[in-house]
Amino acid sequence: MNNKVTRPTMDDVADKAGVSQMTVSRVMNGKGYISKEVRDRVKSAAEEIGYVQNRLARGLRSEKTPLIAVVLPTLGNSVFNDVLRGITDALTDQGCRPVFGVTEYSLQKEDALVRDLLSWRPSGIILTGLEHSDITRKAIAAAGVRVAEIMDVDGTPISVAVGLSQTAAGVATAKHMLAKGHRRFVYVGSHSGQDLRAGKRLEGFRQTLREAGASLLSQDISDKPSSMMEGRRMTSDILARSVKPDAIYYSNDDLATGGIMHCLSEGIQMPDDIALAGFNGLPFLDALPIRLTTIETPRYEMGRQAGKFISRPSDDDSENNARAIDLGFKLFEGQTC
Amino acid sequence: MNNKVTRPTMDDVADKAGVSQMTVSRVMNGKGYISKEVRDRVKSAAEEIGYVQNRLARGLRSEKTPLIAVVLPTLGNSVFNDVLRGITDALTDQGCRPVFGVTEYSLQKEDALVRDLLSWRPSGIILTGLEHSDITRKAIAAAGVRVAEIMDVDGTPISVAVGLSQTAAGVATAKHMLAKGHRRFVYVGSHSGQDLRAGKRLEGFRQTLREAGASLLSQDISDKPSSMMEGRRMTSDILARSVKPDAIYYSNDDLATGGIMHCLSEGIQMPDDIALAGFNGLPFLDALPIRLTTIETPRYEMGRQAGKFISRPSDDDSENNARAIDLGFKLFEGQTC
DNA sequence: TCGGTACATGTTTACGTAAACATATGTCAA
DNA sequence: TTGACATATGTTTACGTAAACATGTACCGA
Repeated sequence: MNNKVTRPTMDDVADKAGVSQMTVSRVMNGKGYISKEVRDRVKSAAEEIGYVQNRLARGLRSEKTPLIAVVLPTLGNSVFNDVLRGITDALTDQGCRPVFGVTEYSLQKEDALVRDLLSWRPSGIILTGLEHSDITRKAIAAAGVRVAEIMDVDGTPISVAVGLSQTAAGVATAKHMLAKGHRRFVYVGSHSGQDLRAGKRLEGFRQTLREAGASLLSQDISDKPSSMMEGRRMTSDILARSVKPDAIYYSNDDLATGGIMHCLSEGIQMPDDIALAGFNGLPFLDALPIRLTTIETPRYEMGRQAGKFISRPSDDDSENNARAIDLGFKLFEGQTC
Repeated sequence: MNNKVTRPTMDDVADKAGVSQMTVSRVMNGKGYISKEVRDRVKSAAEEIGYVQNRLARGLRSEKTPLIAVVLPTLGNSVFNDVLRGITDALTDQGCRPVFGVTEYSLQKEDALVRDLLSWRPSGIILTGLEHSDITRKAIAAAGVRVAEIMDVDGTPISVAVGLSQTAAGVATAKHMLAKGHRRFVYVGSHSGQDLRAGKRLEGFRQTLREAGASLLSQDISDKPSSMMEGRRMTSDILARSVKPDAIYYSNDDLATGGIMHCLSEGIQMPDDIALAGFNGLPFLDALPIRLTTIETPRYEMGRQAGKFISRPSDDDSENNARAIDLGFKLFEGQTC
């Protein structure tokens, strides 16, 4: 078995076409003047010997790659599937390719991941959230890459942030629940509270309760990833306590759906016995027997706009001033609150 | 604004540490002999000047990268979110990074995508399905990269396939529905029928109906991506026809859930008025008011095993013989059939 | 004492490409 | 007729790294 794979280079194509390597380069990249005759000859020579460009060499020489680094906290939530889809769609339009990694909501892992991704010399990087360590900030500054931050706008963007106000989402949820007459709340979260966006929502939520004189009985935060099962289990625990809330605020729809499942199976009435609210507005909520009150977020659009910004042609620096693009959210009033 | 970003190289680190560039390379890669004293000096020098390796140069020189190309048909279905998560988890363990692209179920786009991904000189490539054009096959063979194919095992793998028998899944669904007494079927698909795995399920399904003398009244295939909304709309159309089926086989759970929604809202009894079956066994089905009969697939595990195979150490060629790993599936009998 | 070997570091070179610069020829306005 | 400029191609070089080869010291057994 022949193990050494020698792939054809521009030199091979050049030999075949009877031109110089540089001419092949020009044909491949459509740069500079090339006669039609030579162009055709080179192209068919390349085709014939199965030439595939070497992006490593290209990137090294030109000090430029069509790569965009993408840092996501997890793939375990369809939220980031939508975001990644938006990013991918936008990048594809610009001929860029995403290279991604997940941090599992750890700022420390983010440091290592960012450094690793930057070693590919991407032309841009998309980060999740606005909170990053100094290490990450310095590494990005030193790399001189474009930056976009997604999901959140509460804070100071490095360059451009595309997201929504997580705090405002928490406030809006609290106001809605308070308006419905609920006074005794429990918060349910996951990921050991490492999800900083969820933390901001909780903060806005708490602040609003405090101002209204309502009480947050407890904050139940699982050390597991969020899932319907976990939400169901936690809800069951909470409702088994002697001191019961009249409303539960979940950090996302998966957990909240678990809550709905528990209530349905136990014959607990929503919102009379217990009110529930989630966050995200995932499509599958449409199919549940009872509509969850939640916050609809522009997940795909956040990804798409961040991808569009980060991969725009390099001469277009019309928008390089730091700023936040707030895509907003919409409170959906369901039947659970 | 200083636009030229000159990033430190191994030479810079070498100068700072008073050693040669090659010594820096040895320290960074932990190869060869290095005294503890020099190692520490180099590491702190690198730290101090913020050195980040250049993987383009490294890959070019060593003719080897830790990249794995991943070709998926879409990100618009949470199925591939699970698959990608499995792949990512496995690759992360091996220090590899996925570079992915989507084909939108087009073999032609696959050709272009594979060529583009191969230009990054990945050490392996994960493809979806077993059907590929000769162009793609040749390109992969010429590149000499490892290959894994996922989702399907009905056919001849290039090297290793990790999946399930799509045909058998179609057969199993048909048998179950026939056993429940249904005789007049309609099939509902999406993506203009470009999803070849869905096509194989349909083929197994059809064949089984034929053998049983049952009839497939029609195959309704949307030209849109699959979604609950589309499934609902199509179901509504089908049930408005004069010739009605007594059972509908959907190409996936999203479409089937749309069917459930339509029936629930119209007061159509499942499975008495109409029986429904889906495919995938997505988690949100657990929360629906009526349990969908479907096929549970090992999505994460397919990704993980393919990732594990493709990124295993290069000297481990213990399993380089072409073969298929059938992870199987499980028919879940819900309340819709 | 000699030679082999583990240890430790340096020098030269090549990976495949594109930027920078060089060299023509042809065309067209002054 | 000149020279400015568009067109068309070639030559040299550098991008940052690691493989290959070279050099030198220390130690250990024969």
